[in-house]
Amino acid sequence: MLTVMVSATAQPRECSIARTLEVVGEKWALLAVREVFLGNRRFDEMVRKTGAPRDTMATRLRALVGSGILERRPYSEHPARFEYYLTDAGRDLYPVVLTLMSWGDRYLAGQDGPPLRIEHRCGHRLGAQLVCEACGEPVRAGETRPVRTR
Amino acid sequence: MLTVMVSATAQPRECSIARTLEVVGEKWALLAVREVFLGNRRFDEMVRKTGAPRDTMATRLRALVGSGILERRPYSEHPARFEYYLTDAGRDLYPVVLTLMSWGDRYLAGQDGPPLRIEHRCGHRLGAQLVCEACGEPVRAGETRPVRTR
DNA sequence: GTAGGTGGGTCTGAAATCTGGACCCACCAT
DNA sequence: ATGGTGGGTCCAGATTTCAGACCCACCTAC
Repeated sequence: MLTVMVSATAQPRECSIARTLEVVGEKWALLAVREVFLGNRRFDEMVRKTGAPRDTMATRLRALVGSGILERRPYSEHPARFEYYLTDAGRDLYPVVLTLMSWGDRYLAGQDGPPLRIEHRCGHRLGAQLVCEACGEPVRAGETRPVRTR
Repeated sequence: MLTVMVSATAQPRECSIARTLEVVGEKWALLAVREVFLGNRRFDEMVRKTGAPRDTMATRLRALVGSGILERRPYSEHPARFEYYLTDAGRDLYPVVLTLMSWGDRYLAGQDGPPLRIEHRCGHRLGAQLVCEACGEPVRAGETRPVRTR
C-alpha cells in the first residue's frame, strides 16, 4: 500500500517583502506611520485624521512600538499623556510611504489632483523616483533580475 | 433643550496613500503582485509561493483585476486556463514592492542575509534609493514639507 | 480504461479580526 | 458643576480569514 501523503505543496517564499508586510502590511498601521511623518504624534489626532476605529489604532500602535518602528514617549505625567515618535527604522519607511503616495497620485487622483502635495527642500514638488544605488539609473521593472541565493 | 449632537470629530484625510492602500494594502494582494513581478503568473503557483489560502488568493486576484493592476488572460481553452499579467499601473507598483523589500532587507533579514537578491541590469545588486525628480538628490524624511492644497 | 496528476477554482464551518459606539478616568478651565 | 481633552478600554455584532475538503475538465502513464 504505502501511499505517502506529502501534502506539503505549499512553500511560501522567504522574502523581505512578506516579512515587512507582517509588520506594516495593514492599512491602519501605515496610515498611523503617515500621520507621524506629517507631525501628528498623538492618539486622538491619529484616530481623527485616519478614520481608524480607536480600538484598532490602539492595537496597531502597540504593535508598531513592539516592532521598533514607533517609540512611545510621555510628554506629561499627571495626567499621563504620550506621543509617538519614529525610530530610525520608522524613518526608513519614508520611501515606502512616498512610493505608495506617488502611485496613488498617478492612478487614483480625483479630477482636482493629488490631495496632498509634498515639497522637497530644493523647492520643487517632490516626485519620488527610484534609482539604482550602484549606477544611479532609474529602476524599471524589466531591467532587473532576481537571483536565487538559496 | 436642543443639544446638538455633531459627533463628526472624525475627518479622515483625503490622501493618496490611503487610497492606494484600499487597493493594494493587504498582504496577499501585494504578495500576488510580487509573484507576477517574479514571473509566476498562475493561480496555483501564486498560492504555493505565497502561502495564501486559495480562497483569499482568488478573491484578491479578482480585486486586482478589477482595479486595473492585473490582467487575466487565457492561455488555453479546453480546458480553460488563465495567466495574470501586470498592466502598466501594475508595473508602476514596482517601486512600492522594491522599497518594501529594501526595508525588510535592512531590518528583518536573518543572520544569513536577505533571502532574495535582485540584480540591476548594470550588474550590481539592486539597492533602491529614492531621489527627488527635480534635483536628483536622495530624499530624506526631514527634508520635505507637506503643503496643504485644500 | 482507470489511476493519478494538474490547473483553477468553490464550499464549508470554525476562528480571528474589525468595527462603531459607549464608557472610563484624570485633569483643566469656566 | 459642567464641559472639554487626551488616551485609552469594553462590548457585541458584522465581516474576513483560514484550512481543508471538494469539484470538474483535461492529460498522461500504465
